[in-house]
Amino acid sequence: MNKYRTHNCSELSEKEINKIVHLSGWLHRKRDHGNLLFIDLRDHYGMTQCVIENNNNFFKVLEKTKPESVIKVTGKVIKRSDGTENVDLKTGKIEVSIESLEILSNAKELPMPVFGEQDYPEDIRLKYRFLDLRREEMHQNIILRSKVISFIRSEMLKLGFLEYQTPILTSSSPEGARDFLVPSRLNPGKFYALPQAPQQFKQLIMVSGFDKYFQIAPCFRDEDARADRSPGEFYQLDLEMSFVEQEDIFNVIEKLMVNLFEQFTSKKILNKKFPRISYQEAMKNYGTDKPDLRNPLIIHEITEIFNREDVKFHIFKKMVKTGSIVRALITKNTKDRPRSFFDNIDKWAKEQGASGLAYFTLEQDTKIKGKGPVGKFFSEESLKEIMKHCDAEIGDSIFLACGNKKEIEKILSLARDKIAEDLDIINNDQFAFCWIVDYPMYEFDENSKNIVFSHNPFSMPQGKIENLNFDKPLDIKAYQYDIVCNGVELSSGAIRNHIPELMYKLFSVAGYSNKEVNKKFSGMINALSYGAPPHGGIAPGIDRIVMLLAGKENIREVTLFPMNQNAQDLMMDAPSEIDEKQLKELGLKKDIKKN
RNA sequence: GGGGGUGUAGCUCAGUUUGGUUAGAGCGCCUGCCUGUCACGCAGGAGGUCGCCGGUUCGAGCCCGGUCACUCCCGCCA
Repeated sequence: MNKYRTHNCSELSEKEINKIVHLSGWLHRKRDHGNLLFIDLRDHYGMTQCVIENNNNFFKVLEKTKPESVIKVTGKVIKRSDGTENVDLKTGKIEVSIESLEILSNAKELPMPVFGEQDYPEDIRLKYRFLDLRREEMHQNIILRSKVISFIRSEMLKLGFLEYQTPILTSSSPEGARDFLVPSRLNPGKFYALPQAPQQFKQLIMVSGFDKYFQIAPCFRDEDARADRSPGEFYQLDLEMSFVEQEDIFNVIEKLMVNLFEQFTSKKILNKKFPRISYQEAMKNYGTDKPDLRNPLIIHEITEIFNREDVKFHIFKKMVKTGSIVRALITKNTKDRPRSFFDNIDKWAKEQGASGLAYFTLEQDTKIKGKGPVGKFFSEESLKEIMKHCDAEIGDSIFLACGNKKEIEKILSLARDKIAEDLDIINNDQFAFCWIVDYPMYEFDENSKNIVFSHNPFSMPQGKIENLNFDKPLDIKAYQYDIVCNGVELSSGAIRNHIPELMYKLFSVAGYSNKEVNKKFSGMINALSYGAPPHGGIAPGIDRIVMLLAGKENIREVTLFPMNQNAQDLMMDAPSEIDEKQLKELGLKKDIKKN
């Protein structure tokens, strides 16, 4: 028999009454009546109430034992008398009458309590992560994560995929995020990079003839954190398939996501066949390529209105004349909202760095008019035109933004979220998935004034190769797609370019010579030159999926040991200094700028 | 790199608007009482460089300047 326990802390029931049992666990809570002491003993599985009276020699010991100490209890299972059962507890019909106990590990006074549901500062939670993880909610989040990963593995195997592992120490790639670098001792002055994703490797697996690959893959990117983005490392369900078209990937992912979300939540999946929205359409209607489709608000283009003689809104008219555009958001039936509702949104917009949001409400007495600060600038005819164009009715309000396309998209996409939140019109019991498709192959980079790859340089451009117009590279679309759920970008994927000549051509548009391509992507180019299957894939972010399933807004809530926003592990004290000897071995010298 | 928010007891927070005696509450901790609690109860107690540095002032938790930490966002994230 195991020396620590005969049962775990959630197993005992009326079946075991009168049995002598051993339980081990954490002292969750004490209720000391002076001559009678109740404790809740907790382990991974649950909680059991144990009771001890003052005639027992161990009474004084237990009274002195601090919460979160680990103890072993030996005693008899007894039925709780009528009226003293706890229906909220699985083991609430019984309790263990303590006969003896052993302190297995004493706890000091706690920096943060495990008991209760209070919020604690993140730095304390991270430093004492082992305490934080004992708390019910965090514990359940991590269990959920584990189950999700197991489920994904088994579903992928069922779908005919095999899991392959790829190197962690690899080479730095010029495109994409900043790399984490690892110095090579045997090759002084040279560095490995941790993979930002196993992108090239998974393609090489296809070229090696394995057909369907997946991996729960760690990815490393040295970029700044966000609530939904850990600094440093995260996990992707990385997958790749040979002899496929875009729709084949979509079918696999839709099946997987629907099964997964149905398995782990009771919330409704809005469309089991995920809507396909082109990048262009998404930017026009939502101002972003990761729209939250639970949000009914749509952005409308109304620049033309400001060329009318009977519109006197001179600030906007002037801007429109010099090339600015005007787009609008309509909120349904908001005429009775207080002035503060509108002013708050305008104020909020200014805080976001916009010049604010002009607004008015459509009203009608003898004729249609605009009510609100800028309403008077619009004639009845122009208002009718706006209503027709934006699908607006009397009682609706209109928020207007004017500026260049990029600014407008940004502020209205944020405003869309903000206004919907204020109006409380987002249904939190839904998951709204969609595909964003037809991404442009290239974009114009304002900083460098160059044409750069907008997503993945290995993507296959759309259309027949001989028809591609490389003189207008910004018009070339790629078989490149994102999957978005509730406004969270879950992943990007693409059908890959498996034709070396085309790849040289595409890279040359982005300013890479053939020589450079050969040097920087030698593995890939070489592999594609010896018979490569058409292939494609995608890589949904595991952390974000679990975050959605757990209903959390922060990725650290579903990660065992995350780093803080400064990419520090407060528990392990990483990153840390290393000694001179290690530096010397690697041929490195520190040259840190003093603050 | 930039912007916002926060920082007061071990923890959660009030006090800052309008500067003024010894900075409060709840939880936790310590002591005592308590045999049916499950957020046990009751009584008492300890615990504070008000993030840090500087300034204004007769006087600063409160006002000003700087700085640090955490966090959210922008940039960045093919």
